[in-house]
Amino acid sequence: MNNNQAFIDKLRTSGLRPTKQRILIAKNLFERSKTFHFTVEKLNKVINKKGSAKVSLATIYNTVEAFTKAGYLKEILTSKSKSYYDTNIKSHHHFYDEGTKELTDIDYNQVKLSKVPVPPKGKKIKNLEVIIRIQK
Amino acid sequence: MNNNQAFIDKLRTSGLRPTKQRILIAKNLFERSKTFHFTVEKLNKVINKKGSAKVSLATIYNTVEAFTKAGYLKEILTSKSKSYYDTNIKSHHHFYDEGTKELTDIDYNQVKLSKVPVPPKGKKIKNLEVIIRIQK
DNA sequence: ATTATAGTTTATAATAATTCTAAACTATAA
DNA sequence: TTATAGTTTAGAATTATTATAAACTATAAT
Ligand SMILES: [Mn+2]
Ligand SMILES: [Mn+2]
Ligand SMILES: [Zn+2]
Ligand SMILES: [Zn+2]
Repeated sequence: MNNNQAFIDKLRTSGLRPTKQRILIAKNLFERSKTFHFTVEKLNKVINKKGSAKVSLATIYNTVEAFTKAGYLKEILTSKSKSYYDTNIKSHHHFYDEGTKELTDIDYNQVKLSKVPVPPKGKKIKNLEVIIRIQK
Repeated sequence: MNNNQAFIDKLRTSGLRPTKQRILIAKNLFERSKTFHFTVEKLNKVINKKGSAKVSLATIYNTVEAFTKAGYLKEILTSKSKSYYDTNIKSHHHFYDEGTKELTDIDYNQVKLSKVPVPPKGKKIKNLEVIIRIQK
């Protein structure tokens, strides 16, 4: 039952030693069948639920940040007050539901940009992902 | 030199009485030749600079919020830590420079979306504006 | 014009997400 | 096995924003 090597590898390549806490965080993030869109608050609740091992909020923040820097998570800027993260690191778009505050993936080729402006001189496009705000 | 009626009207239709402080805020926002992209911190600096009349930060926050609700300002979600606002209330797109943290307008017809996904059942698209992140 | 009242301004406190700190612990290399 | 560099954690600090409440003011009624 110790199939943690993938998580350990992600931690190592993120510059982190594989500790019990970090492996648990990695499991909660990456051992999923579907994309996980989350805030740190939500991840903290998932990890520190009833009876489970406890991981401090500081460690969750630090590990999420390291995974983001290493490219294993993507940050989605959606909300004024909270950071959202995404386990889907491919370039893709999102619906953001203003009512439920939930993100949903839109496949990259579901959006076609037939005209894109040229960036100002000396600047390069780093990222072009569309967030479509929806509501009832 | 008292051509403040436009500001007074904006305040009134935002549900605010035209006070000295609010008129000064409105002047700083709307008496401009070009679009103004700003954070509350920046607006506060502009208004409360050397020797000028003082307006409290709370009043600036409240007035910006009222103008936003009334549709005279638009909020741009760009940054994790600070809210950005825009005096250009037409539907349009932006470059966001990750280095300087400045927004630049992109005219609406400089971006062509030839394919847009259908929103989930029961949901409507509220907004589709593109933010293109740029850097050196 | 005077006054009563509802609305406003302001300093300051509270809140909430995030980051920092430093002491107790632990993975790992020697 | 041990030394050391790295880690975890509770709690403190930070920072943008929002709330509070007392002193002020625009406005409508007299
Ligand atoms: Mn905030
Ligand atoms: Mn923050
Ligand atoms: Zn996604
Ligand atoms: Zn703009």
